[in-house]
Amino acid sequence: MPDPTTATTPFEPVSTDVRFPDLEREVMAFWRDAEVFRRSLEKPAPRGPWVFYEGPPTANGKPGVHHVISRVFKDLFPRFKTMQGHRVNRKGGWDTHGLPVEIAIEKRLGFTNKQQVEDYGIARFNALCRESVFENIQDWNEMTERIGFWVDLENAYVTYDPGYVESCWWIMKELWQRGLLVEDYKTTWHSPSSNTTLASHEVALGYREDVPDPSVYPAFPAVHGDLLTRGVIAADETRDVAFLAWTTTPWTLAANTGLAVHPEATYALVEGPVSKRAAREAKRKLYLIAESRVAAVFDGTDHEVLKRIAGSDLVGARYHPILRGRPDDTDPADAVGWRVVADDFVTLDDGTGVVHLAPAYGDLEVGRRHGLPTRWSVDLAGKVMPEVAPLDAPEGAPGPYAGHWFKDADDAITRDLEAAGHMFDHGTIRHAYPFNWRDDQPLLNVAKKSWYIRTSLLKDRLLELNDRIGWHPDHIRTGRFGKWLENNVDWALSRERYWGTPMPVWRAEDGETVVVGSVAELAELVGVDLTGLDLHRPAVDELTFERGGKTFRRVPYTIDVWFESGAMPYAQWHYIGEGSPPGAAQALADHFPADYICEAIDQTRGWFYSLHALATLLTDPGDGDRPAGPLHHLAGATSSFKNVIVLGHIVDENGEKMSKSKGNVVDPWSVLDHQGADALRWYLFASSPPEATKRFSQALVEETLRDVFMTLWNSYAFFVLYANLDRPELSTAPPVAERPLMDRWLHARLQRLIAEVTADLEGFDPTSAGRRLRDAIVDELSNWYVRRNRRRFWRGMTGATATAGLTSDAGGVGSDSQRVGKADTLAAYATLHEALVTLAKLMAPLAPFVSEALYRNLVARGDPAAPVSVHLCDWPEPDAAIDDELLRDMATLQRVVELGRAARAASGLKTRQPLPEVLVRVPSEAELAGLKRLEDALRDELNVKSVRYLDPTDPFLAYDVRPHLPKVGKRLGKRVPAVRAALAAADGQAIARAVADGLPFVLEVEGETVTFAPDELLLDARSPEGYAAVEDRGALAALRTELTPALVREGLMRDAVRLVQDARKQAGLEVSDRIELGLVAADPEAREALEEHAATLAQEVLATSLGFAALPEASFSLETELGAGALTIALRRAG
RNA sequence: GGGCGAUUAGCUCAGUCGGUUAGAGCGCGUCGCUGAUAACGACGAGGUCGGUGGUUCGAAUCCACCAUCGCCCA
Repeated sequence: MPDPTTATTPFEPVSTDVRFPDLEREVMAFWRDAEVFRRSLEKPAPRGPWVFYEGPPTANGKPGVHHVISRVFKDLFPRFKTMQGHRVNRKGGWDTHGLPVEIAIEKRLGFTNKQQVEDYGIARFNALCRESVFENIQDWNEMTERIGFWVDLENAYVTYDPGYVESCWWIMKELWQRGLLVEDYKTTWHSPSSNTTLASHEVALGYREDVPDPSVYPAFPAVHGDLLTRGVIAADETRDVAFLAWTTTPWTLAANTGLAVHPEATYALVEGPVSKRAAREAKRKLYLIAESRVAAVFDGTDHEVLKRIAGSDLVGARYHPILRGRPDDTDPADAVGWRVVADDFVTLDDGTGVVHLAPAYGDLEVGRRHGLPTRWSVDLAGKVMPEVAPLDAPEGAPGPYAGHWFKDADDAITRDLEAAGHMFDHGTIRHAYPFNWRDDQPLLNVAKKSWYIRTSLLKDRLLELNDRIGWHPDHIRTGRFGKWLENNVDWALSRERYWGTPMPVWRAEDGETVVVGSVAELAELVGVDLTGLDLHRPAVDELTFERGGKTFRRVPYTIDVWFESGAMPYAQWHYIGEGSPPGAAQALADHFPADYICEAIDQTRGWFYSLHALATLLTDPGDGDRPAGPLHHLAGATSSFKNVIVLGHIVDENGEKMSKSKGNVVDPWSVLDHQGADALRWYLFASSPPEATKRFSQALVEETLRDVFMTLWNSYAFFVLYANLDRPELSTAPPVAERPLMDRWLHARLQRLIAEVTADLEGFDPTSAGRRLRDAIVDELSNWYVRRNRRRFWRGMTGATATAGLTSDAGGVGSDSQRVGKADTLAAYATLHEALVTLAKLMAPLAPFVSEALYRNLVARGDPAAPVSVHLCDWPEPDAAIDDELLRDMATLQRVVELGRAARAASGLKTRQPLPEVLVRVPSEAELAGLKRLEDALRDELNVKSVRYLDPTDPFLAYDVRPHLPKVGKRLGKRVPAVRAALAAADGQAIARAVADGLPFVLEVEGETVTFAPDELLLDARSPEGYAAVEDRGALAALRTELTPALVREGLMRDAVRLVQDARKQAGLEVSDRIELGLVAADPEAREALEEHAATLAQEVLATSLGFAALPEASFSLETELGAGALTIALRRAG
């Protein structure tokens, strides 16, 4: 931030001792004061709106680091798109309803079932719920701002707002009018102990392994005639025949109305005992059972397979019930029960391959599919119904099990059936079974009335529209989400709860139903002014109305909270069709569908589905029977989102899920206060792909901080330090095309980077963008460009006359550039400045704080015409033409330098010792030419006096030859091993010459002629004997290591420079301080070296005077070693 | 039990169309370099590419089965 006391320097001084959390708070304050977020929403948007939807979190818990991840991913793309010239409104939202809220309040009140809530009073209960949902809003708001998530929280939508609820009502009515909202039975996990249906995740909570349960084998007596006509038994068969089934729930046997077989399985007619326990008795009986299950079921008995029958041949055969149950009065008249049906769901892994079907208790879908009737055996309180009785019990009287707890009735039922000859075997198994997680009582899988949205009618449309969604990662489309859609079943909507959107369904005693689509409509029906009505229970329950002489009351349900969240594209604007408030219709039109949403993988069947399903229903074009959806006009048939990033979960350092109970939830503040928001964001973006499960580690955030941010910061601080000393007039710098190769290279590199990062982000891949930026900052900007060019920045300080001497010095220390003087310095400053500013812009969406700090100082401070914030800038565009050749040449240089450094290390001669020559071989002419134009840098990096380029005919080198398999592998096929052997044995030099001349090479292999084009062979130069040489895949660098006395003296001089610099540092001098210097060396050769190179030495260490005697009144001195003797360094700051 | 995904160095991750020498960063060791850097460079130790089988001249990569982990469902 600009500081008036330093306003005289071009840039505010930058300390390398930066504290990022502090810096970020300053940036935050700037954003707040200058209203940068608001202004970003007013930034010119030539590319039009780009729509983001906030998936609403709940604010009743404290935010953890797992909330940070989705919020920063949500933040990144709107920033990027804003810079690209889009208008990205970001309306926040809060999810406020639902079971977790209720459960928290129940816990607080010590309740374990719904009756307690009713006794307490729904009004009081819901008031507590309402108060609790924003208990931690302050934490959420602070976290949101601190991590840089720009979102409009002031105008956030809230799911309990009357307007929001009313939109949900409007949607319900639209669905009802189009026949998509129906009431029907549904199989649920019901808790008889608390008389409630449990939500799926509650059921999941209560699963227990190794639960002992009965394992019984009931035998259903077959109708002889039906088997006769199917040829299963002979006409003279007199023995009883029974279908042998298996179940773990004897209490459901009275509800049996069908048996299922697998149509493609083979079944066996087996002769065996009447029961396992009566195996010794003479009486025998015939059974029908899957052939593959015979051995397991009849194990230990005398039995015989008489015949085999296809499962499909049993279909339609009737049998007799073995227990009476209570009939159902809603069964269709044509339902025919107690017959065999065929279904693919039948498994042969356990049981008998004959599945007992009790539609009322878990087999509703199958029963429906095959038109079976319904029988009941146990009520919702878990008590056996009085109608349940053995077949021979007197009609009308309560059965023997009436009123028994269902699990307690199992034994008696089993015993009675065995006595009646309908039970082949019984025992116990251990398996997984769900219990009520609150009271540990077993759950009941039972069909209950429920309201549905008939999504399955639009299954094909759901799939078609899903195909158009840009899923990231892509496999979700056909995998988890696609599979889910393919198995789509109707969406069960009603909940027997309190704190939620009330179902807007009013009903008369005779079943006549009115679905209300707005408050105005309801007011008209009840004839009361409902202004200010709280659209919640119990207020809404109390509203009744009369029509046609009948009284209509609201059904007692609330709506599934997923419906609410899926309604958010419409409800956030309070859109309710024609009666919408002013502006809502336009707001919806401007913000539908979303370009982008982002949530974690668990939302696949949650928010992703509810958003997708509701949009599909509302934009449905309709068909013959069904009118078009009310929102079809907006954008045709569409999902409500075009792109989605699906995040993996974040787990702790040990790979364990974070949970409050384990106490391993990472508090984001510990990271935000130490490493800062940018480092955290960067880590979350770049450390692994978004969909991967992330193992959170503060140590890795720290690594990110050092690796990326410190490196960037130091390059930036370097620039500012010297620019403030030199005051370069950047606007007068030569154009890029006229700058030195190094500058043109960095410029080209940046252009490439712009293109790549843009493509990454447009492809919703922040991970690649982050990694690419990291490499650009660390490898290319800092460790290559700045390191290679820093002398060009020092030059301004050393003065024009000294500069000339420096570059003419043959010692290699200053031979970077042949261009000297002001233009070169200006070019360097301009190039680095451009790089830092471009990087700040490219990083802005990922690391909004530090990029803002850089931009503010490097651009906005000195240019009143520039945007005040990097986030108000336009996204960079790359040059039309990028100098690819230069990029390639520099890459070649870097590769050869790497080899040369390895060779240097192998030589045993330290880098400060100049060497006479490096010998270099690169694989192609093009690379050779490129290397030649960068030879200065090569010599300097390796500290050698000259470069000798080796050509293929040079007898100095031998070659190993390999086939270039990606090019010729397919062609050679099985001959590959023979060709490899032949090439290895061939004359490498000869092949190298042929390749160099562009001639094909012909090889005889196993009597066949194989011809290779020059680019189909790989030549590996072999390291020659007697040289410090290193080669790798075709390139080679070898150092000549003979030293002359002159080279040794030069090396000594460089040692001395290094030692004096060290002394300067120890003396606490500033980089720009001039010194007076005295050097006394004991070793004569060292002394000679210092005197010979005195001018260079003095200039390198900024000495205004250099003497070779003790320096009087030295402020600092130290003794060290140079060459074969002592060196005394004495200095003081020059006046 | 089913579906989806993952498994590569101590840790975090790359690895394109299958191509014969599997890489990077961090950490560790040795050496070097350094007046921008909290750094940097070279070398080294560290790999059964989760396992088994198959296809292929050739498999981290393709196929099958299995194991472990995560998520979703039951």
